[in-house]
Amino acid sequence: MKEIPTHYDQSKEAELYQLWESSGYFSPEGGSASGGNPDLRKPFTIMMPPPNVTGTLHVGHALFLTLQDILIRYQRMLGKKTLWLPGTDHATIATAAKVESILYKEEGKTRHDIGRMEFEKRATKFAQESHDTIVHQIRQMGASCDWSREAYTLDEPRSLAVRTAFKKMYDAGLVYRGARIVNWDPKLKTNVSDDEIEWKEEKAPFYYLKYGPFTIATARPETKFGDKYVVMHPKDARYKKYKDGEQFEVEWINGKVLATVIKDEAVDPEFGSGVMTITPWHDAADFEIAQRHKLDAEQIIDDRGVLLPIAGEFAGQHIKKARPMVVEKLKSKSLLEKIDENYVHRIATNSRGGGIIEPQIKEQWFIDVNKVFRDGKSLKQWMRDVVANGRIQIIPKHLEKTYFHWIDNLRDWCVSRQLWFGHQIPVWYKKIETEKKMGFAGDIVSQVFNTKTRTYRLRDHGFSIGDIVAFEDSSKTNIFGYGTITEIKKTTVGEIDLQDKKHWKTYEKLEDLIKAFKRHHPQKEVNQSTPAWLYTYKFAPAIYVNIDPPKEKGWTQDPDTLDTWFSSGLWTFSALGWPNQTADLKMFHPTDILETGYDILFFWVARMILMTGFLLNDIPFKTVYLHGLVRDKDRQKMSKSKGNIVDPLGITDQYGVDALRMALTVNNLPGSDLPLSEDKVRGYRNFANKIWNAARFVIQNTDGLNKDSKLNKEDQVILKQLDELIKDTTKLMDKFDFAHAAENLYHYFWHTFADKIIEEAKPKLADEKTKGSAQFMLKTVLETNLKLLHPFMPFVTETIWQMEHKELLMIAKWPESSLNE
RNA sequence: GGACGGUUAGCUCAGUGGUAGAGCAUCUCUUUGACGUAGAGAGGGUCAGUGGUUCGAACCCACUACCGUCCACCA
Repeated sequence: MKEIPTHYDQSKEAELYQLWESSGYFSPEGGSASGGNPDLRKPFTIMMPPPNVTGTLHVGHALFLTLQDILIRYQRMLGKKTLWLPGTDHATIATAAKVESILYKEEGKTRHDIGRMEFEKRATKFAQESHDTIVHQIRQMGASCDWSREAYTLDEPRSLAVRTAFKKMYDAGLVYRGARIVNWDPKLKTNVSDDEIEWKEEKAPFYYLKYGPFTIATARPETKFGDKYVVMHPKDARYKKYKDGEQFEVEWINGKVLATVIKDEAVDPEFGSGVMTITPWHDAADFEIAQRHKLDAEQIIDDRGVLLPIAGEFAGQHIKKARPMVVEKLKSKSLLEKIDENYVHRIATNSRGGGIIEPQIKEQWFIDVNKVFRDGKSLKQWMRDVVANGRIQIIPKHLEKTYFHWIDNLRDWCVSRQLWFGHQIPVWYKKIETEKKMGFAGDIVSQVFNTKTRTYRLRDHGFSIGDIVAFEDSSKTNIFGYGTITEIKKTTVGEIDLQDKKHWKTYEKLEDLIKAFKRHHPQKEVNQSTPAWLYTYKFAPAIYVNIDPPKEKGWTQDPDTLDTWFSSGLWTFSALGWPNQTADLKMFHPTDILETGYDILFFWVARMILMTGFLLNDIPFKTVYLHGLVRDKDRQKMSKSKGNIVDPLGITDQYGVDALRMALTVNNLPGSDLPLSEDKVRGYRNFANKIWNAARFVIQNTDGLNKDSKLNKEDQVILKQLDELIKDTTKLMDKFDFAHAAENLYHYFWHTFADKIIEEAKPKLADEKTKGSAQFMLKTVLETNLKLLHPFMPFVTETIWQMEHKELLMIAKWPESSLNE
């Protein structure tokens, strides 16, 4: 009889992983035990959602690793050419925030103190260390992914993909630069996208202020210095006598202000007094009103949250400090009517570890989601259609509605970030001259000299400031002039005065003018016969957008980096080598299933659909399986501050990886959160041990098994039931219903196989007449169960399998039911 | 304000028309050679409420209540 310990020893798991990995079967090229040419097998692909390189693995990672490993192991056993491609994400903002916080904690410095080069160096080092930890931990979870294809969203091939994608979108007019109001985080000094905002409720004093004849209310008096528009609803009867555009003077914080009445429907007559003043530079809603009525916008707060000179005596103060002082001043000027202390409002914070958002108007890069780019469709429509028409299936189905709702409210995606870690935007700027207009000889009408300036009066050909003009004064003295227009004064119709301050030069001879002109504009062809003075030139900012930097000197790259989701949006194909048309791309794209958390449906899933739609005219995946959040046993979200983080590796050290995997699988339905308790993990540790001991019994009692034994009726019935189990399990696996598949297997193994079949087999084994049949039956049920359980609990099943087999259970053929449908 | 979920045993949740289920927890018994990380057994639920459809409803429909999540420019 074989000596087998009475308890399953999980300390050998790392060794087993080694065995699997070195077998080569993690790669699609690895072949399969069921034989045949591996290249004829159908592919099955999953892209691992790349964990952020910001530290260590948490239980949420353990969850997706488990579910995806179940999927891939199942498909591998079916004989598919499986690829599970692992990787990590540089996570622009999260990593930058982390590195900055470490820098501040350890050295009291900000990134601006050490400079961009040094910061990038440190961030890269930090990312590398995190990567190493994470990759090690992914292995510990038993993930059977193909390490030979590992990718990183910031490595060279992915960087090429990002630059290529940007260039293609730019060329298609889908990427544009514009001044818009953005969510500015003064702490990290970057803007963040709408989706990265986390709203927090805050109780704050609500101030009712006198604004001329009106009362306005605000929670932010320190932003109100420049408010010169007073807005009310056009249908509000109370303010009927005030006309749109009407102006009057009001006494305000720092003296008199000329106020203008604006009527706009955005104002809610029910709220406060039904009148408000606006601060377009620092409030998204106000910005929109200002845009509608073409109003001025003035910056009040700088990038650090400090008040600008417009704040008068408060200039230079941080807004936080300034508020009480401003309130004091308002009070002393009797402009403060009352304070509501119970006002609750929501403030925007940067969910990526930043501070309170202070909106600012900034030049940023956007992706236009409404522009038609192909087949009469916009990105928005594409994103909607591929889900609506079923090309992409979302599990659970009800999240499709959430997806549609989000798409319908989607606005242009701001993709630039003012951070120093990530993909720098592949755009270069330079001021270059462009040929602009033609003028005519003999254009000078008159010249006026005085001690400081010299004014040439020319015929107006639509000059503008910055134009370069060369001309000849052909009147009598033959003066040749050349310079940049710095000021224009309209005079009589069709004539303008060009004032010469210091940039104008005059030459006595035409040759001298040409020489000077050539020196400054070597690329222009000018000679004696060229009427040089016929041309005017203008300096214009030039933009160069391409995959690689321009070859000539003098170009400066846009300092901004791209939103991290820009690069993760390319993941399904960038990780396969795009933009190169690789064999992998052909074979494995579109991928079969994307398994990820519902919390990044918008951030990531939608962006992948967008990017793949535009760049490949295809879908990134056929199915999206969305799991929920892992919560603690009291349904609380896990967070560091609450101290309720479950460390997956601590758990697995104690109970084994298989136990944790089962605890994360059973009772875990897509789209809903999963409470995880240690009790539950312990329960499945017990199950692992149950499997171990049932196997121990079978192995110890099937010595001398005769494979040709005839099965008696009773044992045939048992194998028929087993067939039923195979059929049900396979069906559930194909529906991605792992929770029920795992639960059924658990139930069958423990309460049918162990409790009944084994118990009833004991007397049969003792009787020589039934022994052969029972042995064969027991072995069959055990081995079938090991196979069925393997995707869920790979370690214990493989360990048992290895006691009697040379081949790996990992690539054993998935059992087939002989039952007819 | 809008959208989407949920409400079933003490806890976590399955269960889409035909006599209420699982795991954990609880209680009782069992030192039997696979396993005490076990075995045998038990208790426990007017399936949120109201009304409707149906021979029949946890399940379909309407409304109500409560809980949760996401989205939204209420100063």
